[in-house]
Amino acid sequence: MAKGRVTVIDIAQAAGVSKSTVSLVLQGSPLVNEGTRTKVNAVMRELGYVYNRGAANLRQSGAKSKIIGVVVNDLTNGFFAELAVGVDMVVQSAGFVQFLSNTSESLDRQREVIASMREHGISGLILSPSRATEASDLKPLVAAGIPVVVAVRNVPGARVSSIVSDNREGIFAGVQHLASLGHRRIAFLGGFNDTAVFDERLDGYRAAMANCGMALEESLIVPSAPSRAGGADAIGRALAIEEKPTAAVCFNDAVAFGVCDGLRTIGLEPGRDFAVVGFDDVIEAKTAVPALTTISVDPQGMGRRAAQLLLKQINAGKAEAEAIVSSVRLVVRESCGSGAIAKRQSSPIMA
Amino acid sequence: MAKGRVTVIDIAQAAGVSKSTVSLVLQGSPLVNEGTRTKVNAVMRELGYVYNRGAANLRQSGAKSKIIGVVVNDLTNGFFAELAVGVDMVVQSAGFVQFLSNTSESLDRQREVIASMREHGISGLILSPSRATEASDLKPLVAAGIPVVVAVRNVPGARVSSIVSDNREGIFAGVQHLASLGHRRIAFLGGFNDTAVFDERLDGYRAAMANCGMALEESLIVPSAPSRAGGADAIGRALAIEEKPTAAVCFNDAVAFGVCDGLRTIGLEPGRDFAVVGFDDVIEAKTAVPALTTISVDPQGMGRRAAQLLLKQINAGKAEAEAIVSSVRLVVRESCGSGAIAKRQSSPIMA
DNA sequence: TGACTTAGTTGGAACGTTCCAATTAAGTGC
DNA sequence: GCACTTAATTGGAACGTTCCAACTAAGTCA
Repeated sequence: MAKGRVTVIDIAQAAGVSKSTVSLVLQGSPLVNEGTRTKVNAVMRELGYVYNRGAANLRQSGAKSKIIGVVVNDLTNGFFAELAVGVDMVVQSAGFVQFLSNTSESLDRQREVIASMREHGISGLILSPSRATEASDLKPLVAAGIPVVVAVRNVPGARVSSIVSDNREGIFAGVQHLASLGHRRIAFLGGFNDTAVFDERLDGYRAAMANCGMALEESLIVPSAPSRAGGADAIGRALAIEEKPTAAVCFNDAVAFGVCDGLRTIGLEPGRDFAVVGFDDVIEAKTAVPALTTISVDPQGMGRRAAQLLLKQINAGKAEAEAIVSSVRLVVRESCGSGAIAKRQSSPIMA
Repeated sequence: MAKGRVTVIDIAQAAGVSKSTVSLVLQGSPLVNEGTRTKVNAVMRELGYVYNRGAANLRQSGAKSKIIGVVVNDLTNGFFAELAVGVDMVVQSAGFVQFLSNTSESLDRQREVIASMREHGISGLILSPSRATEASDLKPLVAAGIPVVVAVRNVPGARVSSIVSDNREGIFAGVQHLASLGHRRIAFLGGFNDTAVFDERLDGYRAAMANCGMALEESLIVPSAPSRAGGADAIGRALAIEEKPTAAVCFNDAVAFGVCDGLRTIGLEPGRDFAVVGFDDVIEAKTAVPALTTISVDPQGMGRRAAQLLLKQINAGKAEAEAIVSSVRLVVRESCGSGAIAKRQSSPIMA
């Protein structure tokens, strides 16, 4: 048993057929006699045969390796872990395996792992690009005809498919929720104003303010680092203006938490004295005090859809670039006050 | 450019050498002339050559595929995501890539993905086994000489390496901490009593109780499902006995949270009226109210060590089974009361 | 009977590498 | 000038599979 690998030739010999026939059995071809098939299968089990996929897709060159690559920028972030799980689910049931690598936002690492995956012959790639990824980074892949789906963040200029969450609609819903609670002066806090995601969210803010007939003041828009510290800073600046806001939609949950911190340092209690809406629905959003009202994106679902799209392109043999925006829902908790409303745990939104 | 793959033969032709020489260059052999080497490398870059690792390790059969498999039972759990990241770090810098699959505790899935990975020629496997994994599940792997490292949970009877956290020492430290705060009646709550992990933790409890000269009463040990609901149930039963406990070490953090719930429903405030210690240090432990005093294991470090061990075995060509227990530390927060002590954020423990 | 069809099987070439033994070219010692 | 060493290169076989064209055996039709 321990002598070398069991090959298709060993099976052929033991079953008294040719290697070609064994190969046919392997592929489930209808050309082989039922008797031979069962015989061959029995021998395989008996000898502990392991299919050598490497050899196989050496022959059927370029075709199906049954491997896809998944590269994410931060797997320690629950969001991306969920994304990976979603991908894994559909990929597994399609009989594929996935390479999964983490880049920690490093462009070099990203380049390395993608190169490495190519050497191993991936038939497609799902990429949650690290910051500053450029279209040129993906150029060789698409030139080689390998389908690519970028997720979460877009790569401007790259002719690949993408799936991102509906940033505009999410913030829109957040603002509308605040308006329905009676707020008229609503700020937009946090985020670097030179990113595509920021633009989309700000766009949603503007649209919702207009939609509710509220004044749009530039002083109510205060960018900052998309972090807790940035949020604390932003709320400070927002409350320094003449007509102070009474509520805010935040660039993300981290900013929202920072806003809560900032409010408390000046004696205001978030949820009671000031309403706060986040974005992302990170795990802590549920357990924080007050529990954060936020925009929830379904990362696992995004992963599933990304994988489905990729598999579709792999099977089609042609990668028609396609852009999906993943819908998003408002989750009402306690950070906007109003216990009555907080009772309905969440409300879905049409995309 | 789009016509087929660029092969080593194309390079050879373009550079005016033989394919053997190109191969030598690829492997960084010192046998080739410096001039030829740079020439060949230049041509490779020019033609956009991509190394075909599949073909390579078809030839050097059984040797190094530069792929390792990682299979975890629940990637949505932050603990395992961190573990995977740790593995990825060392695996990446060793020039390997990892297959990563999630089993969601399903034995069937686990079998499938492991089989699939074998077909793709992994040179080693890191497995955080799903419940009820048996030694026989790993038998074929070790028979084929593929190194296996099981992590987090042990697989009894399997002749493979393992890395698990120091369950005994962790609980021991928890009990000792409670004793140092003056508690004399300390319960051990939660966990299914038919698992190896339970036994190890209970063992730590017994040893610590004995060590502190405290009575060991069986009624203070109450198993339950290792979940929040289980914890609530367990504390109820623990407080129904004659001489009630004043503190508890819990099987894990989920149980500990359940214990807090249970305490509150009968009007007791955890951290003030009853001391609670968890195990795992999940993310919520820090943000919960009261913040949970718990035993922290370093999953990323575990992942790194698991990967190092596996690579060592792969390089050695022989898989000497080795058992590592990963040390663990007590993190003191607020769920045992005593603000004075809570000030020192954590205290390391000798393993 | 001979020409066909059909179901099942088969040998050999090919995929892109690596390894081995063989070869060439040039230098070295005497 | 000969036997040697050394440095660099090379052709061909091999790895385990798939694909193709060819083949066999048996049945069908007129």
